[in-house]
Amino acid sequence: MTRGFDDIPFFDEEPAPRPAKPQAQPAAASGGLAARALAARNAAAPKPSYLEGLNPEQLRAVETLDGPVLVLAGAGTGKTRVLTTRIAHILATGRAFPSQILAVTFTNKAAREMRERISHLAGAAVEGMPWLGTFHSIGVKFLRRHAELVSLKSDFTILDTDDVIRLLKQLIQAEGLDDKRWPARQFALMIDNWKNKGLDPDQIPEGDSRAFGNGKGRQLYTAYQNRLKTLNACDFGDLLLHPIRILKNNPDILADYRDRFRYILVDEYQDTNTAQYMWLRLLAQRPRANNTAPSSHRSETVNICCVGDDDQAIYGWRGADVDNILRFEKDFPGATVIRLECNYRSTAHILGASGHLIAHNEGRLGKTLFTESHDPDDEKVMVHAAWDSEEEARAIGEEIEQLQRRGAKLNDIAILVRASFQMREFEDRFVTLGLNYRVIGGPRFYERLEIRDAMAYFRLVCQPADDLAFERIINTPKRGLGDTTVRSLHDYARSRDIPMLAAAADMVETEELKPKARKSLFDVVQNFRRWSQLLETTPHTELAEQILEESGYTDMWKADKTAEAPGRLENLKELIRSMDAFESMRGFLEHVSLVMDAEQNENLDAVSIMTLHSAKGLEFENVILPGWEEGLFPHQRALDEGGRNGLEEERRLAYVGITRAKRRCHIWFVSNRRIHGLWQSTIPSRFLDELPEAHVEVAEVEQNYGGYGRNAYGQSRFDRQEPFASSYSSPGWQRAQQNKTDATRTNWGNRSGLSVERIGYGEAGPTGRVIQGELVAKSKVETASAFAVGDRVFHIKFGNGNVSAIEGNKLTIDFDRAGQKRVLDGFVEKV
DNA sequence: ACTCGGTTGTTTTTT
DNA sequence: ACAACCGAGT
Repeated sequence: MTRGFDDIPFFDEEPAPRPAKPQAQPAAASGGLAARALAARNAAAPKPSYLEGLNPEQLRAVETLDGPVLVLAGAGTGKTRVLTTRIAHILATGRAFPSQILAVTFTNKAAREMRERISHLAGAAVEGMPWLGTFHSIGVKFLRRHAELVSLKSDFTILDTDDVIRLLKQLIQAEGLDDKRWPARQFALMIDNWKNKGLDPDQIPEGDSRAFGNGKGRQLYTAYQNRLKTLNACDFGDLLLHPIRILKNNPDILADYRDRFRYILVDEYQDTNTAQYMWLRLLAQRPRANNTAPSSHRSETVNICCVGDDDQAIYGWRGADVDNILRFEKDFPGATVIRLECNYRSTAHILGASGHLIAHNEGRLGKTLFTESHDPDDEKVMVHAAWDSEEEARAIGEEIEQLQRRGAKLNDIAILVRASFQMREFEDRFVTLGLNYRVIGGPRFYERLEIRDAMAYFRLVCQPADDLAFERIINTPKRGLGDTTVRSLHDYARSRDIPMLAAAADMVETEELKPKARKSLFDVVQNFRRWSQLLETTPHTELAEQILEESGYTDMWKADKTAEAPGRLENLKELIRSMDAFESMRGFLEHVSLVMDAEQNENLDAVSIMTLHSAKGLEFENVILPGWEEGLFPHQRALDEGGRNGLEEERRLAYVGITRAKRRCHIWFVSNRRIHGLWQSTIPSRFLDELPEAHVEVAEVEQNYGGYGRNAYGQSRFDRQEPFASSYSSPGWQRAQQNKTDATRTNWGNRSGLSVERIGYGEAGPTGRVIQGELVAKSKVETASAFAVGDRVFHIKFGNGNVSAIEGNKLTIDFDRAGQKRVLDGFVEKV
């Protein structure tokens, strides 16, 4: 029964003779100009049509097939085009079979797009590109093939984060640790970080080990790995680490794959983490020409081509190591480095603004993008100020409606935010305006409760040893199989080293359980037995439906009278529908564990709202970037935890944001934002200050926004409509600028009447100094509040009100106009 | 087994 | 401010 997965074509199932001499290859179409001789092409032969329209650098990146190549592709310079054309070129010139090209991307979306574009260029040949995919999907394919070398069976289960956390929680409890003090969630992150670095339990730093679970970090990690093995399961990290282990420990297999992959291509190389890097190195590295080296691959060139942009490295926080791209030439001596600097996306102003901003980063390879289009009508990058986030949303809503009136499509407009909580305000506003919008990257279809439950049923049917699935659904719907029953099943299973479903099958034969539980469990066991048999005979969509019906799962939701129940049933139907596209239930499960996305309705004309992170790789005519305030962007936590690198990554994020725009880019910042429920006064992002005046314009402040704002506007630094450079000249701003190299984070409340400017920067770290005494956060020091209950106070946003409660420096105030709010005492004054 | 109330943590996200 | 999660109590 572990036979499955025939649907996955392994490379060695193809005839795939290895092309000994490029010229001898079957792709006869391009025979004459094949290979080696660029000169030949220059001499006479016409360019193949797929090479038309490439600029000289792009052409070089496509045609430099021998040896290591690093393509530094700035934003909008045709990176994907180069990558896909290069593959088409390799295929068309017959240098390799599709199965001999390894092409890795980070996301399924990128892989899908690449596959489409190649087939467009090169015809159906790509159907046989089995090694084009994400790091993880390629890892799975490899691992299914060689599972036994790491003590797995080839039908292993892939656990998602949720499963992992539940598993870890069990292990933490089993160690006798308090799972509140040592949250499984946190440990899952630690494991993830270790795996990103390619570390086995015995390789993790001692300090890391000590940092969790009373020094049991390593022990728990080991226990976790063992548990995965008995569950015949992998987490996402293992999909890379196991292949690395296999390649390291089995020179014959390594040699085989090194031989196999004539050409390696890597997309978004700046995002690779250490484990991915190790994996690539194993496959790409050749022993130095060396007589003792055995087989044929002795001194071959490594045809690896990595494409990336160090300025767009924004995933350091999840283990990506920019150094990988910065180090490329050292790793692969003799590498050809090609810069793509001609931008086909954005106006000169957008490039000028983003280029100047990113130039503030150190430690970059350095590119200067240029464009050939210089339309005098091009708008500069605009900077807008708003009083608070509410007004920001309102004004942006108006801006969008105006664009729409001028004929823009909503699909061409995107709002890119730093943090997802910012999205809500826009959604609220757009709902009242009746403006279509779509949120990209919200909660995913496959992460929904009902979908995961249903998937657990399917998993257990396909893989009876999947204990995590078992525990998830054994009492869902409620069957009277509570904690006690599960615990005894668990003990029974563990003591005999058998799966829990098998334990259940045993135990219903005994007298151990209470009659009620026993009967209930008996039914469950019977059901699963039956479903497993039907797996071979019944069409999988039908079976899936049957499972959800017979288990009582759909009934459970039908009986549920809460508002979301109908939606959940709808989702379940959708789940079954989507199974149709797959050959088998197993194939479907594999798809879901790796490709956790459901597509959106592309036909609807709607504004896109998403985070800056998920905007990478996309482009829009009109880009709106709200929330450019210190503390939010750059994010305080990035500064606290990442120091200078953190700041630079934030700056790259800003760069990514601006460069998404083709024609118009509007940046916003507000003076007041509610963070964790408290209104805080904010100062403009330092990134605004880093924009060049020549390409940026500060929008005139619009008067007469509703509400209380008028008076407050008197203090806005944009009020006077001064030229850009002097716009940031308020005392607070200057002080912030002055302090930012030394001061570290302060809390924002103070009693001086001045707003304290936050500030964290430099290497000082969270425990660093605070230079100016008056900036020290006073919230820790319990001084008596200068306010008393009943005081009449004035707040710059809310107007007048009475203090109704005091907690430290937080005041609860009943405002005459704005109702009850909690604010920091630094922002109100007695009247 | 379910509800209630107190506690906690609120950047970014893939696979 | 707020939601999500956990443990205790009915």
